[in-house]
Amino acid sequence: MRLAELSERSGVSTATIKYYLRERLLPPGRRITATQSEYDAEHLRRLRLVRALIQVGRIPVSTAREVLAAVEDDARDQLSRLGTAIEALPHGPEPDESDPSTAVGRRTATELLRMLDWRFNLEIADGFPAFRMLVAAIAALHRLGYACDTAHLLPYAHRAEQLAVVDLDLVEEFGTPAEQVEAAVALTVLYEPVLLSLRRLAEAEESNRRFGTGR
Amino acid sequence: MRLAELSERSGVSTATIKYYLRERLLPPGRRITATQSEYDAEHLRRLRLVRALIQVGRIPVSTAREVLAAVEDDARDQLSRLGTAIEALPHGPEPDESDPSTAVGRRTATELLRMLDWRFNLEIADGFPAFRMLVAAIAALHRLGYACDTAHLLPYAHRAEQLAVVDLDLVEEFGTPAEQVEAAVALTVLYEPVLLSLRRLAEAEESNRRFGTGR
DNA sequence: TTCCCTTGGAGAGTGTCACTATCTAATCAT
DNA sequence: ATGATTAGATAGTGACACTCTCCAAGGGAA
Repeated sequence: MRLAELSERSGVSTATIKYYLRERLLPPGRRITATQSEYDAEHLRRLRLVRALIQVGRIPVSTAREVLAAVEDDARDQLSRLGTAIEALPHGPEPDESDPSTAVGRRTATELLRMLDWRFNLEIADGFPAFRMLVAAIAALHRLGYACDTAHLLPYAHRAEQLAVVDLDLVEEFGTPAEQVEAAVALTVLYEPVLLSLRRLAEAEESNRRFGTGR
Repeated sequence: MRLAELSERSGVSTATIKYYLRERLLPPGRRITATQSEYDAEHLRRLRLVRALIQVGRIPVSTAREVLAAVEDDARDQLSRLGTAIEALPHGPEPDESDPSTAVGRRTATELLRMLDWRFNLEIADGFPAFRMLVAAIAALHRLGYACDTAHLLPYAHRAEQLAVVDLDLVEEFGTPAEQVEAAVALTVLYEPVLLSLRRLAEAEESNRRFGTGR
């Protein structure tokens, strides 16, 4: 399959495919002549993954490159590759350390992890982008005067725990470690919009139940 | 309080505050003279809300304006204002109707809503941005070959339902309808990063439990 | 009163991002 | 032979969220 067909089958313009090749989101095709390359089903698959991560998962191009590089880093084990890939995911602005609310956020987040009995080394939890994202979000809520302590967070954390079990069960259905790592990344990223949209729909439903006029 | 103090207390540069004033994210101050205005605690509060929505909630400036306008539209009732505000939230790319996976996504999403017995008029569910976001996400998973049917989605939907109950309980603690609407929007947006970060941390924890080497 | 600082307001400029367009020379399909 | 296609490189585009510069008017201290 050549460029035009890859474009045809993926629904991505040739200009964009060339851009992804330049950005090393797609490996180059197999060179046939000085001016043509052959692409295979694996390229098509990869292209669809890249598109899904960027368009549905809203991951920046440069981040997608890092994530995919981590997934394919054969020099490391499954857990390390997955960890690096997830840590490369976007996680919003860093907490503003000059703001006292950030200290509150960090204290609350740390306390939450302790209550959940998660194994993170609490001294190095700050090394996890997802942890800093949590700290920044709690800090923002605190700054606005919305109570956001462990009592409010625990229901969220418990649901997150349950979903993680479901997700990992799904991942384990894949045969090879390579497939498992890719599936874990894809499912982590692509279920995020699923989760957010379901929460918004559920809130609409629940609002309607409580405040609606029956229609 | 004048511009410099508002900037000082919020940690937002005067240039950016002026930009928000131009973009009507902040109401103008009370005019003192031809060249000076007075800002009050309500401006500070609003500025912090705007910052949180934009920086933590990752909402575009133009969207934040729409959301806040809807929240403050006194001509309409609570449910309608909240609905309009939530519908204005960013929801990713529209589903690609030329792709057969989108039809699968729409069918799956519709079936899911039916199973959950949510009250959405199924003919007009497509009018909800959150529904189209769900359709696009399921379609992307389907295109990549990841099974994503109602059996996989139900655990997510049930957790979303439970979280919506928690969220609405929190909202109902606020006294006035105006406060309730603002709280509902703020909590909807600002708990999204909380939920996503907790899910990623829970996945890291669960991965470590299953695949970790003990450390 | 003089001098400098701040302000509101408006417009232009900046840096990032994800493409998108243009161009060239080589090569392929007919 | 000739028109289309390709790899590769460079430049351009439009959206976005600021950020800078300028101006005239006003205020505060010496």
